[in-house]
Amino acid sequence: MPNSVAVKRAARLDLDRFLPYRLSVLSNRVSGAIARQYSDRFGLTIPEWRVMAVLGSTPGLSAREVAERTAMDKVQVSRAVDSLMRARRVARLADAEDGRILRLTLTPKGHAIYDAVVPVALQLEELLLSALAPAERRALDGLLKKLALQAGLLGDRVRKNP
Amino acid sequence: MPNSVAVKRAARLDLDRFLPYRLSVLSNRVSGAIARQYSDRFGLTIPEWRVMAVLGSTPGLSAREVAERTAMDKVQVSRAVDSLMRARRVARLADAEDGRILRLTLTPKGHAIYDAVVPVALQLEELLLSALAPAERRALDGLLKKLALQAGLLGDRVRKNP
DNA sequence: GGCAATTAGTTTCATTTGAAACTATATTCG
DNA sequence: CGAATATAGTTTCAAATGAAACTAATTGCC
Repeated sequence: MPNSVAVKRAARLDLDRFLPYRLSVLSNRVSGAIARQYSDRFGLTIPEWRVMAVLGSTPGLSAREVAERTAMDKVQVSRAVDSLMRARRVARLADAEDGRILRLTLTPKGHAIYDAVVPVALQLEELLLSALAPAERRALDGLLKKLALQAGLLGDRVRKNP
Repeated sequence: MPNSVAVKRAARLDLDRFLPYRLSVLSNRVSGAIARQYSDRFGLTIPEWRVMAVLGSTPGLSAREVAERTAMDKVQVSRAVDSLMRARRVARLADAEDGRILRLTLTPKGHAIYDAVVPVALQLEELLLSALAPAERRALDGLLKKLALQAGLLGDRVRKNP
């Protein structure tokens, strides 16, 4: 093979088949549709709703714990809590043991909203999932679990190789 | 049933099992890891990369067509093109037939970057997919197709019921 | 031809976002 | 004890974002 500096054509990249891109478009579409519902019907942003959602099932979390469970950052949580408190949907109380910690709960008003939003959320999810048969739903669940786990590693890997 | 105003407890909502939420967290993690790579290694933002990605496989698109294919909005495309042009990675030329349209292409410099980024992108995707067996990958592909389709309807449905 | 309505793309402006700095409390360790 | 360090949460400031207004060219229609 004389004079061979092989021309390395990049492997073809088709955005429509590129998993990160597909996930992003799908997630944005779904979140967009949901955000519109929450905003139109309940005056809630997605971060606000996420905070309410975790407090609904686990009252008494601190802001940091909320951030942990929702994969939001602490600034986002702080701001969401701020606006929820101004709307009297969330209340907080200093922790008895650690003065830095503020424990968050839904107020009765917040709980009423929570109880109204949950069915809407579940209905939207069901509308999305209605495209899948039960076996497919189970398969999706398993696949997403594996991908979420792997994505965690991926994040670490990237963070550790600067 | 005397005095019965049934207390309707909302169906329980567990964020960790709520599909829209899972998609959002997964997509954000993946996009975050990728964005870091693109930014660190090539000085590209995700919108910039998306524009380059479609132009790499389909040169001569207009900004509107790029927006269509990437699910970005036209403002985002306009800004990404602007910065790519300032970096001499993308060039544009007025369409001969329609004076409003500017046809976009990668410059040689842009193409060189494209050829360097593609393997990195594919490698990241492969790292993510390495958690799945071939049959699982095919299953995922089919499930995402159905969900993407359904999410489209969902968006429409929501838009049409104000 | 020429005026109204569309379409491509950019700019403006107000809002959202995130990184880093900051405040206040808690813990560690010499 | 008390200085150094760590953690919870807030504030600040600069950059990213998106809706709406805007410019410029085109098409439809009388």
